[in-house]
Amino acid sequence: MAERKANANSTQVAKLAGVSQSAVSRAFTPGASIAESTRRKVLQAARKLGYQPNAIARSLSTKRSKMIGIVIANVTTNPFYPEVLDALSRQFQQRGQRVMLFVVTRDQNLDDILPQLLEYRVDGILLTAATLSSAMAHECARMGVPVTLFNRSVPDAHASSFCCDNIEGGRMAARLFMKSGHHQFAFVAGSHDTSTSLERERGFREELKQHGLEPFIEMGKFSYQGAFEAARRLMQLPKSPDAVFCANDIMAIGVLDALRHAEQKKVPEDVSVIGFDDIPMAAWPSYNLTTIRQPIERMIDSAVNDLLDRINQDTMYPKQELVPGDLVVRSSAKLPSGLSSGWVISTSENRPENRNV
Amino acid sequence: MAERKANANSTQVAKLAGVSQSAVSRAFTPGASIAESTRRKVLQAARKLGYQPNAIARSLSTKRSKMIGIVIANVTTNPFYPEVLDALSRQFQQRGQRVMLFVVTRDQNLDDILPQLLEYRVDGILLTAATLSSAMAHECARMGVPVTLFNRSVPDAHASSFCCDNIEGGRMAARLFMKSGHHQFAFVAGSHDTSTSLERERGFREELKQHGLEPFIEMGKFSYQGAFEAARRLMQLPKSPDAVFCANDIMAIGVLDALRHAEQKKVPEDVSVIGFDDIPMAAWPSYNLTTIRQPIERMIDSAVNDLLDRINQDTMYPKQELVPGDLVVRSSAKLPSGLSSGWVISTSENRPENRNV
DNA sequence: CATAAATTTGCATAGCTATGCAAGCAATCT
DNA sequence: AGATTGCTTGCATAGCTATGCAAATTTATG
Repeated sequence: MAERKANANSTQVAKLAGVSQSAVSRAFTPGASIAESTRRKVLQAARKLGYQPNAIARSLSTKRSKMIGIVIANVTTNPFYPEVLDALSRQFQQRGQRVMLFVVTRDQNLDDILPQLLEYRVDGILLTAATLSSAMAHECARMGVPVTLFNRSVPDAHASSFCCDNIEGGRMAARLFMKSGHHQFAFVAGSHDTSTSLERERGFREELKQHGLEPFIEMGKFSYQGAFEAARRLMQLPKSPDAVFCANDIMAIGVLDALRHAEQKKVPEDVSVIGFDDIPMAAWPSYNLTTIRQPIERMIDSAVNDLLDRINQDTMYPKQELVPGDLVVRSSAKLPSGLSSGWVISTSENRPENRNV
Repeated sequence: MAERKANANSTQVAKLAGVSQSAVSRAFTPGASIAESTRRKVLQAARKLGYQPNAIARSLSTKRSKMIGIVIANVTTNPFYPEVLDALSRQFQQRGQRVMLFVVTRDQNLDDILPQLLEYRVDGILLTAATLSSAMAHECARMGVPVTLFNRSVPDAHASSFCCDNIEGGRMAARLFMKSGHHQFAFVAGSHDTSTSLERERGFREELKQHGLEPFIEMGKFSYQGAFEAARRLMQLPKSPDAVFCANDIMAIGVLDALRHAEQKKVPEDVSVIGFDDIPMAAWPSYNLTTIRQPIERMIDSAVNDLLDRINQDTMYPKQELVPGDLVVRSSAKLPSGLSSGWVISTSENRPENRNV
């Protein structure tokens, strides 16, 4: 093991500046009680010694690490999550919090990961595309570390959760399909234990059921490849579907590719496809995917605000928030009369899409 | 500000277990001198109190934070980087290091970011798709914090760097184009200040030059959209190119989409396209992109090993490593006789591609 | 059994900063 | 001038763990 160089510390700076160690600390603490002249002396001495406050020691002393633990899955399989990670990271960064990151696989058990975050006394934890065992939720609560789930709803009341309204999203897809005269419906699921997939399926099913219809279900494993294969299986069916709703965009794209390149189907003439998320690729001319957009920015804002608020005032209760998604109409699904590609349908208003591609 | 709950500490555990605080510390330190019987007593007491060692205090005491700072750009614009982040994060995780993450924009100045990492006394820094000012390199060296660059070469000798052999990659692309009888060549650059783009361009140019040829250059800004537009500009040229090499895959895909959907060109009949990286999408049937594969895993392994080695023995000098890329032959570029789609051409051996899509 | 050797234990302190408190100081007011 | 008020400053300590060292205990050896 190599020796770590001894960096200058506040005492040395104090000596050089001819002040006490406290003064040095105060010079680097915004809002602390210190005369401007003293601060200048300190900063000058600090510069001379290459001194930089030690955040580890500060954390120990203040009992706040200014670190947020982020746990994220699906980073390589679904472009939605890099988007989320990027936004989260920037937001926290901007609010003066550092990010300790854990990338996990979908089925990895978080019970091994969370203790590692708690060990570092992170101020809060944000889980994306991952769920929390109730033992762990309890553990975090006991340590006084607030937890927020992003894109997973949770029965447990120990954590906040921020989600798109998946059920309503599923309904919107079903309504669009029905309005434009489809007959056989299918849902390509992500997995059978993930709230996003289950809820989107549920909304889709329920809306169809009101008209006496029922979809086929195939498993797409939340991946391009899985959905590609699911689409091929669907097309084998005696009454193969002409309307396929997928639990997310990356699977919808897998389905599109399978239909066009492996099944010689035309989209949307033979089969209509709707996805969920509105990842950037959905707007590419190769795909032109009709999809339910998750308003990432708004969701992230809410989630970050909630977490930071709960860090600063532990009187607050966890919150469950449902943000409505928008139906983005492109050309992978047949249009009912009166609708045209490039429109965004939200619960409150319809408007032309304002995006450049 | 809310009060943080006082978690149990080693002294309380010690008292309950009837041992000294040192014993508690040793019970949690692998390899420390402690009797098995004492360790059991301690662990039991710890469990009873819900005690977990405080990594912040440990870091302060040992002067090792067990944290690696990772700085990464282009996470949302290029699927290659989520891939890299995923691999890096897992590797460090597995080697007992936590990751402190900073997501930056390509042109963001790192001189504001690195101090934040140094403040937390990270054990090492890994920069991806980002470059290091020499002032900062110096600063890190002074603090004794090793820095490794991934996918950026660097003139400065203060940092290690791990790169694909971009120049040779550019050459391979040029050779393939020439062998299959193309006449007008173009390069779609990422930016004019990034080693990856510059080196790939240079290899491509040099190889062409040996045959008295010279490529058009267009700027694709390292993005799908930028490359889409670059392709349209290329097709306006009086002698529009029939062979387009792009500084990365995401731009190659932008070019493909522009050619097919905006320019009515057939690929590869009218125009051949080659990319760089071999992101998963490159293998999708919609694209079938011929590309230079960066051997991510091998590069990551080397980079991680180098960084951890330099953390543990500060006698070691930084290392610059160049890993050869492989030409993955698919169908976005015309094939010379004797080559068929699905082959991987490397400097040492040629073999059929072993990937399922 | 006595002695040497090896292991285990506790003591005391280092590592670095933040902060409550009391003392010092200067400015303001009467 | 004397009293009051409001800033600044330094002192002393807390926050939690790791570890060198010497003492104590156990184990091995002759």
